[in-house]
Formats: sequence, C-alpha cells, structure tokens
Amino acid sequence: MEISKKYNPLAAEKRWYDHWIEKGYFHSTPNEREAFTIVIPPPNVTGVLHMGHMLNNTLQDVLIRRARMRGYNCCWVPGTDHASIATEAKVVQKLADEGIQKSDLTREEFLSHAFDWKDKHGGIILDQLRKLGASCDWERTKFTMDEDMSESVIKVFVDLYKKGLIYRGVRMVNWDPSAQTALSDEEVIHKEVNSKLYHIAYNIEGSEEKLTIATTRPETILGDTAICVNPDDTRYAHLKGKNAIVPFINRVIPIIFDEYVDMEFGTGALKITPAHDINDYQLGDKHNLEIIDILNDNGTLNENAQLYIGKDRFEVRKQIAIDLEKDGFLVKTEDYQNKVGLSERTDAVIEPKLSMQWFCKMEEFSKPALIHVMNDDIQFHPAMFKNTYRHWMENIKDWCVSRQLWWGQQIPAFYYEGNKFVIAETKEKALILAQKENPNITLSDLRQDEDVLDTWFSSWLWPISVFDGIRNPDNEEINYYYPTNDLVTAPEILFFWVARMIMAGYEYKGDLPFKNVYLTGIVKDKQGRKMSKSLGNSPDPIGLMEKYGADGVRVGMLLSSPAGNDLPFDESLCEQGRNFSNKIWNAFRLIKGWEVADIEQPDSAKQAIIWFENKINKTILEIDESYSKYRISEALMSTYKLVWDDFCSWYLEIVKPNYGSQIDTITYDKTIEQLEKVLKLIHPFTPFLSEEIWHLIDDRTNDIIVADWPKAKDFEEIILSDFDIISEVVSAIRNFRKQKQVPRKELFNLLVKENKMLCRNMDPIICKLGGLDCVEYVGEKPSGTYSFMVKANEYFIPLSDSVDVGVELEKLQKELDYTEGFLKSVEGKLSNEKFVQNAPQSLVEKEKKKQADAKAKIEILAGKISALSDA
RNA sequence: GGGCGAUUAACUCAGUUGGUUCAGAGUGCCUCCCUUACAAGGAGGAAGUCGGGGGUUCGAGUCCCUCAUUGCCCACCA
Repeated sequence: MEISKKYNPLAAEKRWYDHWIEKGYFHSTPNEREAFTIVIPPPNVTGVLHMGHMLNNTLQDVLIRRARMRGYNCCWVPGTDHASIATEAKVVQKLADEGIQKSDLTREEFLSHAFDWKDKHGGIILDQLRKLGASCDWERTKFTMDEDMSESVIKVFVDLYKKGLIYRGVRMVNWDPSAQTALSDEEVIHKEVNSKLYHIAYNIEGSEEKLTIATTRPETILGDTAICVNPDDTRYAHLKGKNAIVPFINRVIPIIFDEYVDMEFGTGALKITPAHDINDYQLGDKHNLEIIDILNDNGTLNENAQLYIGKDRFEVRKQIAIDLEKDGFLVKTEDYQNKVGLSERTDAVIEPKLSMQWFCKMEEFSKPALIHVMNDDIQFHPAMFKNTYRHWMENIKDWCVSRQLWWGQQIPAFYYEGNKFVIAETKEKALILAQKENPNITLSDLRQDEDVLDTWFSSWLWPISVFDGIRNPDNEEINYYYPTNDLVTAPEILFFWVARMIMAGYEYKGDLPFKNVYLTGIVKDKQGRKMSKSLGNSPDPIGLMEKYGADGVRVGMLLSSPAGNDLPFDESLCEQGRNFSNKIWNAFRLIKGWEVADIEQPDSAKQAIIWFENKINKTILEIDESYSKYRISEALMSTYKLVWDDFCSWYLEIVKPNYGSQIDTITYDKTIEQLEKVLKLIHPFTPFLSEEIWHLIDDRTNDIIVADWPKAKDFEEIILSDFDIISEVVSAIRNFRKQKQVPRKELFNLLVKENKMLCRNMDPIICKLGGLDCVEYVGEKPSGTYSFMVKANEYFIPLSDSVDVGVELEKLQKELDYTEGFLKSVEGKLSNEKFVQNAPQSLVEKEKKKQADAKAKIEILAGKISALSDA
C-alpha cells in the first residue's frame, strides 16, 4: 500500500469517531471499576463553538482519555444550558425582526417560539464538539430545562423555602431595562465611561438662597425626596430644618444631615432619590424619606415623574439639562469619568430599581464551601484562585434568584387572595396547602408567580441533577459517579457557577461536587485582545480543524496554555500541532517501509533500544507527574520532545538501516513496541492520529482508545547520562564535518584519549551517527588531528590537510579562559570558611569534585595550547 | 478604594524547601543542506546584568523592603 507523504486527517477523523461511537467506548454505566467523572460546563444551548470552548473541551477530553486508558470507568456528561436571559434576548430579537413584540404574546406562545428556536439552533455546539474528538457520553446529554432537570430545580427551591432560606422581599435590585428583568450583582459589569457631572441649583424654601448639588443623572431629580449634607459641613449648618424645592415640579423636600456625604465631593450637597440609587435608598430608609419611583420597567419615565412622561431616561437626561439651563437652574456641567453598570447579557445600562424579588440566603452555604476549598479537599489549579474565592465567600450576599423572564423554570409560588402565597412543586400540591388556610379555594384561584429562576439556579445543581441525584438521592448512578473528578472551566464563572456548585454539593449531597477545578485562561488574539464576535478576531474553530486537523488544533491549543494563564492564540500554534502530527506520521512511514530479514542485529541498535527504553520510562514518569499536577501543557511538551527528539531524531536515526530497508527481527519488534508506547502517550492529545497509526501498524481488533496507559518503570540514570555524552560527541563530529566540509560519505576514525568517563559500549552509536569507521583509544594526543572535548575527555579526528592553527588556538584559549574563571569561582567558594561551614556537606563535596575536574581540564587545555604554539 | 497576581531570550512560558556545570524549553531568528520517513524536514548557531533600587545571607530569578509597569477580582461614592 502506498502511504501518503503527508498525514491527511479528515477522513481518519470521521472514521474513527464513528467507530468509537459504534463500539460504545464513550458510554458508561456503573460497574465494579472506579469511576472517573467530568461534567461539561454546559454551553448556552443556542451558542456556537468558539475558541474558549475549544480550549476548555480539549482539556477535558485529554483528562478523560488518559483516565480511560488508566482503566477508570469514564463518564463525561455533555449538555447545554438554557441560559435564560441570553436565550430569551435572542428570541425577543428574532421576533422583533419579524415584527412581533413579546408583549403581544402570551407566555405559552412565547415559550413555543423559544422552544422552536432551541430546536433549530440548540445542540449545534455539541455536534461541533464531536469534530474536536470530544469523547462525551452522548447518551447522557442533558439540557437544563429537561423535565427531570426542571423538577430538580423546583424541588430544591421548595426545599430551601421550607428551610427558611428562600424569602421574598422588596429590595433595590439591578434592573435591566432592555430585558426588563432583575439581575444578580454578578451579572452586572461595571465599566468606566465618559459622562458629565451636572451642577444643579435648588431653591431653598422661603429664602433667596440656593443650594447646588452635583449629579450625573439629572433626570432623577424628578424622583428626589431630600437633599443631604454632612452635619460637619459649616457651609450648610444654617440650613437645618429648611426645605429645598425640586426644579420644575416644585416638590418641597427636606434638607437632611448625614455623615455619609463626602464634603469634598462636588458641592458637598447630595440629592437623594431613594427609588433609583442604592445609597439613596439606604439613606432614605434611615431618614424615613418618601420613595418616588419615576421609571417604567423599560427605562422610560412614568407619571410619577410628572414631566417627560414616556420618554427614555437618556433622552430625558439630555433634554432636562437643556431645560434646566434655560431656566437658570444649571450652574455648570463638567466632564466626568464614572463607572456605569452594564447588563452582562444585553449590554443595557443598569438602573437600580426597587422591586419585589425572591432571594436565597447564602451565608450558611458559604461556610463549608469555604472550608473545603481552603483545606484542599477541593483543589484549585492554579491554587492562586483560592484567594479570590475566599474573598468572595467571606463577603457573600444573598442571591437574587428571580428574573422577570419567561424562559426558564417558573417560580413555584402560588398566590391567592391577593398577596398570600404558598410554595409547592405543583399547583395541585399548592392547592392542598392553600386550602389549609382557606378550604374554599379552588385551583382557579391560584395564580403562579410570573417570574422564572436565575439560570444559575439550575446550573448550580448540574453535577447532581445530571445523575438525578436531587429527585432520587439514593439512586445507583449518583452514588457511583458523584463526587466527580475534574471540572474544567473559566475563572470568570468562579462565583457564578463553581462556588455555587460547591455550596449545592454540600447542601444536597453532603459532599464535594468535584475534586479538582482546572481554571483555564481566556483565549486572546495576538494583540492580547479578548476574542469576541464584535471584534471579529476569533478564528472559526471548524475551519481551523479542517485546515490543520482536529489533532493539530488540539495540540496547538495546549502548547501554550498553563492553567490560569491566558492563551495568546495564533494560527501558527495549530501549524506546529499539525507538523507534530506529520512528524509522527512519517516516523510511522519509515518503520512501515522496513522489511524484516534474517540478518544480524547491529550493536548500535542494541544499545539504542536499551537507551530508549530507559529514556521513555523516565519520560513517562515525568509526564505522569505533570498530569498529576494538572500541568497539561508541560505533559504535552514532554510528550512532544519524546516523540520528536528522542524517538525520531535519535532512536530511529540509529536503528534505521544504512542501506536498503532490511532490518533484523529483534530491532523491528522492539521498535514497534516503542512506537506503540509512544502512540499511547500521544493519544490524549492526538486521538485520531494515534488510532489511525495504531491500526495501520497491524490489523487488529483492539483500539488504542482503550489500550493501557504505559506504566512508568524504573530506569537507570547512568545509561541516560552516558547517552548525553554520546550525543554531545556526535554533535561535535557533525560540527566538524560542517566546518571542514567533510561529506558524510567520507568515513574516518575517531581517536579518543582514554578516560573513565567514556561509555565504550555505546561506541557503535557514535559510529553510526557520526559516519565513522571505528572509535580507537590512543592514550596520547596524535599529531595532525582536529580535537575537541566532551566533559573531561579529549577526542581527535585525523586531518588530511593541516590544522588551521590560528582558529584552533583561539578556540582552545576561549575554553581555557572559561574553565579558569570557573575554577576561580569554585575555589573562591571553597576557600570561604563560612561556605565550607554552613553549606551542606554534599554540596561541598560537589564543589571539590568540580575543582578537580576543572584543574584536570585546564592541564589538558594548557598542554594542547603550548603544543600548538610550538608547532 | 480594597484584594490577588505578574514582570526571566524576539514571542509564549518553566525554574520545587535560597546552592552557582541551571539561567532552561518550545516557537521564532541566522547559516548550511530538497541526504531514499518527514522542507509540515535535517544539521549547526546566535540570543537574557532573570523590571529598577536597596537589604538579609558565605551564597538570591529564588527571601524581605521599596519604586515602576501591567493583568485580574471585588466595591454604591453622587
């Protein structure tokens, strides 16, 4: 069979993925083996794959594939999140494009549109993950609004209510006027913006005097119910008991005194709008102020404002400034930078708004959640994030869990007789409860709360609910798969999601949800900008995979992404990944081209096999070590170098036949054996390629995906260090050939001044790689030779033409200078009494040995120099 | 404003409890080579006063202080 010179990934990827699915390798059911579980961070159901997902899911797949090879019963649960506000916003937009307003629809009609949208666009992302090679247990695919999932959510809500942890109340919340819903604090992004600070003069009642305040939101003066100054502010002391008059609407409002006000800021006088500012609200509460809400839910002004009714707040801001100026109220405006809260999902400017919402008390949850992270029951990688986590947990606030949306789990609160309500899983159950209060109530008297729960109120149960551990806490699966092993996610949702899963885990399973949290960085472009749709700087992952192969992209993603570090992505990384695939491919081609013959095994091959076995054993140890520390990039790099440098550049170069393609049986078998080990080691990174070659080596029924992970065996350091010397000698010979332009075909003898550092049994390797007749031991320096040193041993190559004395002298002198400098520093140390006294004995011994070696080397070098100079 | 990090070759990063033959890796760069596995390759090479300044120590990328630059998280200052 003719094998292509270049690895062609596309066909192989499809074929092997289908094969793996067909064999059911990804599907797990509880059995006697130990479980290894990962739950996917569910992407938004209508999302499409971006580079962040690629990184994240590649990591998960690497972890799960290695675990599978190590014999665990692996279960990687995939799924999607309904992403209430994000999805609802998309659906609203789509309907608006068709000329349909959400307000024209009933809840049922809207939800039907939303489900249509979900059916049409949902799950695309999961298909895309298959291209990446993600070995998810697809039979377990979950959606956070699946019936069982929603039931779990409702059950938890009811349970928490019964425990007194859910309450309803009027609070100042973050209001998104675009989506017209409350948001949790975590969903608000604060951004620095250029705005204006308006200085507005209020008349004082019964006086000619004016009081000037400063505000960035002049439209809110229509909701003012006080002006506040600092009690220590002598400028305003005389205003005690006086009232001010709101411009235009002439509302009389008190002037109050509170330390809260910063005398230095603006004019030292602060307007108070309790309905539209959290601080003002608190002050209002303290001073018993009236609350006047002037905003509609959509951000326009309502009749309470008296003016500008129905106009958007930003429009009013501009207009009122003009009107204030016209009427002489506006003292001045200045440019000002302040932070404005924006909705994470809709980008709308958040308005603090007083409204009735549902809250979840968090303080009790946070205690075990904090302890078990700080004591490493749950390990964060990198551990640095423990600090951030602790800071948040120690300052946790109650969670606003209600959203004024339709897409999500509807809050199971049922109202009757006005504001009375009961909480129950179903309307029927609610009726029974309500009838205890009033036996005459019927089903039709009950009205369910319109709001839905925050998306994260379903996600925080994810590791439990995917195994139905909420509804059926004792089922076999939850007890087998939970706690899960690894969670791979982004630090930006550490609080949204990770922290809350930990809290839910201890509350509902009494146990941690996962043992390790691997926090990825953000994928950025070359200029360090976050990849985003609006910037258009995000490459198309599918396109990349088609161009470089899924394996190439996987390797590219991991080449430069230590945990927690951002990944400055560049296509050249994928190119490197693809080249790596191709390198392995060609190593395979070389081996495949060999013809096993009944010939004697060369000594060089014997030695190479011994060396490589030791080398790979040591490297497996290093790779396992890196994995155990979740240093995935490091594990990849060790694997990469093992393949490229050790296996290809050294091992194969030594064992491959000099002429023709005939190879002895032992070397061939050993080489195949090593190649198989190498393929297993690369399998987590390059699953398709490794499976492809695995089967091309040999017709076989077993697949590499479920092959045993190579065991780290003992190795002899001495063999490895001997080889290092050998490789240095070989490099020196290659260097010589290059300098003197001696072609490889021209053979010569390498002469060696005998020394115990020489590893004579590896001489055949030097001969093979250096293109030598043989290695000879001469004892003394022969004349007419080129010489070089490796460690403290001296090597000579006979020269046909005379040595270039000048160049040679210069080279030797340079080395002598260095060695003398080195010796000086070593002796400096040894002559330092304090060093000898304080440093560990072993270190002192080491220094003494260095001293001896350096002295010996200097002697040799000096001898050579004088000999050359004489000549 | 508070908290947590980062600053080591052109780029992306390793450097364990301080020990100098540890200043390293990959990429990139330079030179030579299309040698029958691979030019998506091979061989060789250059490259860093470890952000600045102090200090502790026999000895400091490694510990302490300080300054500078920079990133992230949290926070209601109009």
